[in-house]
Amino acid sequence: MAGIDDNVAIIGDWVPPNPSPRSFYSAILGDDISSRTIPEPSRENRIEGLFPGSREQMITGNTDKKDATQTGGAQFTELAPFSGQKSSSRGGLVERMAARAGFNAPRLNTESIRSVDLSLNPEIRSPYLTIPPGLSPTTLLDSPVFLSNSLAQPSPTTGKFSFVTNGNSKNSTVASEPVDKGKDNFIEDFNASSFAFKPVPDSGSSFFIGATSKQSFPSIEVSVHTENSLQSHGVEPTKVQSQNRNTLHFPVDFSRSATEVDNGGNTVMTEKRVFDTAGGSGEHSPCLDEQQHEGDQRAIGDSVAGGGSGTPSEDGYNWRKYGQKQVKGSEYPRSYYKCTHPNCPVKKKVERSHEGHITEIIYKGAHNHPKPPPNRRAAIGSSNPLLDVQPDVPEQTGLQGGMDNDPVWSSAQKGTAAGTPEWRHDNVEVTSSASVGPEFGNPSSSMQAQNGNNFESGDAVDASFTFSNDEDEDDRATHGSVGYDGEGDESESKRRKIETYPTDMGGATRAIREPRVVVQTTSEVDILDDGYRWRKYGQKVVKGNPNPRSYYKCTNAGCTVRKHVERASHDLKSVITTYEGKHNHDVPAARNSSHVNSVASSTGPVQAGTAVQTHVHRPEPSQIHNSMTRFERSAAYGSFSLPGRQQLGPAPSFSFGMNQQGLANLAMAGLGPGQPKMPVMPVHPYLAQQRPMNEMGFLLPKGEPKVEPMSEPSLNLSNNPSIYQQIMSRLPLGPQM
DNA sequence: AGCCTTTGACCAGCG
DNA sequence: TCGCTGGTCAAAGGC
Repeated sequence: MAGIDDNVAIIGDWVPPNPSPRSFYSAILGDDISSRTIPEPSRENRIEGLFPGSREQMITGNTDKKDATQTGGAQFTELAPFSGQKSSSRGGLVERMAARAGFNAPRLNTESIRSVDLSLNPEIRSPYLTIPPGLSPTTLLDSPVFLSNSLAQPSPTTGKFSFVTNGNSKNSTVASEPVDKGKDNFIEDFNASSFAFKPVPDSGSSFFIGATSKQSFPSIEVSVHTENSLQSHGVEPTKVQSQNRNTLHFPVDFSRSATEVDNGGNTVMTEKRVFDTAGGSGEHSPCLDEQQHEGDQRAIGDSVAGGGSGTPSEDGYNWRKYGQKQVKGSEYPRSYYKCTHPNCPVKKKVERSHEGHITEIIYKGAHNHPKPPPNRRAAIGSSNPLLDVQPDVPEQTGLQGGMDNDPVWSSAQKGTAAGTPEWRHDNVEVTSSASVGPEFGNPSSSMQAQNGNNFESGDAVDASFTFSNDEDEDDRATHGSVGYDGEGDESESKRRKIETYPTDMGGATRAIREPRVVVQTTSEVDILDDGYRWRKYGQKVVKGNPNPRSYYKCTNAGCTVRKHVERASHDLKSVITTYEGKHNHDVPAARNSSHVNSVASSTGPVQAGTAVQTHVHRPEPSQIHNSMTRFERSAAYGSFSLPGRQQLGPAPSFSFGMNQQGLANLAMAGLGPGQPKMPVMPVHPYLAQQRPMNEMGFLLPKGEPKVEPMSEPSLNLSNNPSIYQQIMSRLPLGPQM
């Protein structure tokens, strides 16, 4: 779930650092909002509106909310209690925000709100005003009317007019009256008028920020729909209840989000933002409409989904567009993005109108990494560090999901639709996706990872955050920062350091540097067909070599390995392949896997000495998986002959794997009796100081461990079941390379 | 040098 | 088997 901080960041580029409605809302929603763990109701509950309790409870809550609405005017004069819980420890976010931004964000009293909730349910200890990731009231308020420099239109958000109670609006609890005041007086106006949270009986988990204008300003009903289909993370239903009871309403329902967990427990988050410019009062002028249109673009495109026309990274992550399609039923083309983080399986689909307005964003998967530091990701344009926190929708799904998550967003869409009947309105739609993933129980892990201004420790820093497999040292380091309570810049700085070390760190830190192995072979075929699947992402002619260099990434979702291949300038038959990265997956099964080690796959790697196979370079994924991370790929596969390719001649017989499994296979399955050819045993780099191959060598980049294939006479590779132990016993401990 | 976007082609699932 | 569709790939070029 994205907090206010995130959303603040979104609009930071165009909002001056002076008191503004944004700050106002930040103050309103405060720390607690951003930090609250979103309860994880069952699917059923979600469908029922995310209220764990009975409908009666919901109704009751609504009634109370109505009461709150009636008295909301005074209640909103201070929100201190709302964020007081955090403030008590080390100062609330508001204070920090104020300190950083150089202004004091007004605080509003939400005590009444909480009181209401408490009265409803003693178990409720906080309002839990929850904002879905990627979409928060702040974001929602990031409409054109919030532009401090263009606050010409009277609106509840601009402060051009104050709020008045709108008793006619079912959802709206805030109305406005034409009091033309400057935005600086917005808070005053706001305080003077009634503004209260009000539940939306039929909105399920949605919460609204409502404000209804009785004048020309179009009714803006901001619906932040949080479809928290979270089921397995110990979320307290009461929190859900309280969360959803806190409803803000604004006259235009321009936001809605939903999250769905697919059958596999994965999360697909979708968020639809409906800019109901046609609804509400229906009195909006074209001018305003236009303004809002622009606002939509910013609020959604830039902030939530990061779907800027060119850079979908506004959500704090870096994305690579890998496709675009005109989808049937969609007016606009759909773009496909992948998170560029090496280990991150997250993808997103963005539908963007011809004008560049994002109409829909659907996230798939969960980021298994912290949000890249601001200096490494496309900035939104904000120079205010306070604003450099952005909604992070996918992270909501938690880090634990990691690569195991394989959400199917198609199901998500369906699920979302099912769970959020209102997720699509008849009105003009500007939708974006945001989601609350199954990991919502520990949202802090993601939020803190992404945000230095994060969410208090009370947000349940996910101490248990781990990866199922042994990640790279660097990953560990990076991930280690996930749970940190980004109290200060120091931590942020540390995190940035960690994340940038691969390029500029050396010395001791080199031990955790991504391994880089240069391989030269005279056979392009073999080196290219190393068993792994690669995606070419670029090609360049590098200086000193007229032959183009091709860049490849391992297509495995969790694989960090990249390589570039180029022909040696002096010998066109020689292909120099440079691998960079590590060991987190098996060699994928060959598409034409007739030669794949079926024996090993069926019997497992422990069939050492008994499994006889003739092709060992493509072990089945079912075999050892990510179990020996200390083994570098060079050690894992190093080189060995490929019997199936002997016809190519002895020289090129080579397969280069990225994990240790190759070693296991080589030793256990691939070299059984009957193996026609004695393979060259892959060796760990630190052992590789022996006989290089004749026509294939490992070129060692300067200062990097040399990796050379070798034939180890002392190792009986053919059928010694203990070969693995032999090798392992000779491997140095600790980080490799 | 590395990564990105663009865009047509390809692939798999489905009816 | 075919066509449709959504998703992905990958060459080429740009930043």
